[in-house]
Amino acid sequence: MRIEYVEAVLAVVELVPPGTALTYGDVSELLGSGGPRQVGRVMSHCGSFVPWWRVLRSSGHAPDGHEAEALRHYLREGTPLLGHPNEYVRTGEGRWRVDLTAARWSPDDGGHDRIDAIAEHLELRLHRLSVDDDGMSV
DNA sequence: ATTCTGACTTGCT
DNA sequence: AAGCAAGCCAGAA
Repeated sequence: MRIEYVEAVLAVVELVPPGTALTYGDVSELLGSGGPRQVGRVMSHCGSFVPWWRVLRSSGHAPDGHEAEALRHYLREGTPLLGHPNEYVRTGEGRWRVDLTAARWSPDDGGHDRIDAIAEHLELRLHRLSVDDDGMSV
């Protein structure tokens, strides 16, 4: 994963407000580059530097192995949840997920501008590199 | 070049 | 809700 891509993903995730969330696929679409798996890869390696719990699977489930920690954040931030988070907290057995129809972040004008800037910057940097590489495939 | 892998997604059972 | 198959994009070996 190019460092340019990592920085762009992290920059977008930092914009996601408390109590809201995006899917991996959302992030890749906002960036206009890569795909959900690429975003997931970035988060698995560098997610600890940003509010990683605000990036979810399309199902609304938190990333495997991080459910408990993510749930603490959701309860504190008032993120809309579905299922039985309370039971999960008490017994560790209840099934739950983030209510994406309610929690999904839609960028306001300001956020849109910043995201556009990030996406554009990323595109420029990636394009410059690809040009350097072109024609030299030995 | 080929194959395997993965904090993914969608569609179908 | 859960499991599976395919499609997907890149990095690693």
